[in-house]
Amino acid sequence: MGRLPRFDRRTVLRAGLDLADEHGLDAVTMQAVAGRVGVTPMALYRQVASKADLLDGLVELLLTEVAMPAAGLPWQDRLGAMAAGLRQVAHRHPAVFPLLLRRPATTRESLRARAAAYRALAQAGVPPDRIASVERLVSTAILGFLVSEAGGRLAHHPRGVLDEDFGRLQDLLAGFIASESGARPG
Amino acid sequence: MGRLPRFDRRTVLRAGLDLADEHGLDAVTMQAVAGRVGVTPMALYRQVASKADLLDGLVELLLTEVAMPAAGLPWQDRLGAMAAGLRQVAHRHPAVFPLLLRRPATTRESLRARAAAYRALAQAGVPPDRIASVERLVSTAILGFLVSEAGGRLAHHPRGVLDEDFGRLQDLLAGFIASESGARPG
DNA sequence: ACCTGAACACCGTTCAAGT
DNA sequence: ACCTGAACACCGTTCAAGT
Repeated sequence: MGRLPRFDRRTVLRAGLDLADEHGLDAVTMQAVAGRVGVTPMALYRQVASKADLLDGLVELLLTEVAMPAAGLPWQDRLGAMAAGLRQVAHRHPAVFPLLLRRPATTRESLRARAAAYRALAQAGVPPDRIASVERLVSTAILGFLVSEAGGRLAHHPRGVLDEDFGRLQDLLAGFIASESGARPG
Repeated sequence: MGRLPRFDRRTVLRAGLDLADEHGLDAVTMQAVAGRVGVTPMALYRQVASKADLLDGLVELLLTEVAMPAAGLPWQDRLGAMAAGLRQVAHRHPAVFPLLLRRPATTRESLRARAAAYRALAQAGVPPDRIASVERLVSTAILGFLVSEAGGRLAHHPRGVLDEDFGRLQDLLAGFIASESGARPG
């Protein structure tokens, strides 16, 4: 007869994310995650296909935490809110955040975030055939900064300096988006 | 009596880099590196303090490969050459390149590259008290793009698309540097 | 001084067995 | 159907021993 499972995939991912937050990515082992869940390591394989699948799941979990901006706001505020939300997630989960750069941006949650960015860029007046390129450049620059900050490359700088840097980066990108909007050569 | 060592740190790092290039970062194990060098794993510990030290050494090795631009060139060409050189290294060593974002930019080779960027920015007319901030923003955006490209987030796009994106990013950053040069508010 | 052999405490993953 | 126990082939690292 079928028994009810005692835990689901979400429970496994939450346990892994908690471990990463508290003790770093190296602490996310199948044995340690299983210990948190309260089962043997082998039981995890019913919920995750492999360790790599578990790590992919952590990235998805991070993306679900990025707050989506209210639909009625002007596009500047929407993009600003997404950037701020992404930065909060980076600060909350610095060990896992760098993995965002290592996975193709084609997962469910990636697509959701990207679709929201596309809508904001369209509203900003970026021509349809330029939206994808502009989004790649903007998201790449933002992620590059946040991963540098979370991953340690900029960790020796005081917080105020990083706040100001991030503000300047956002200003630069806002100017770029404006320059891609409206009339263009050709 | 003292014997002559049969291999040095550089030999260990080269073996590790070759393994990473051919089979990915996960293939860089102490046993595999030792196998390439032709010794037992334990012999490596005379040249590297730990596995983490070995990985740090790989990052340093990558940075030594970045071609330094000729000193006489205009600043635009110098920064362009550094960006192109960095991208070539990223293409040659995609498995190791993402580690660049995870180490504080304070190692010997990091400082050498940064000093060259500082000189170019000074020549561009960026005020001394703005040079460090401008360099952080520019290097962060470039590294973010290159790690995305090397690490797989953008790997599903054709090469031509990525070439064009990279060109646009460079143009944007050149404009940013120009805007930070010469007269500024205050 | 330099390298090895044996060993330790892990790690991800499999498979057959239990309920 | 779901979980466990035992096992396998690894992994980084130590320590004492060999030359």
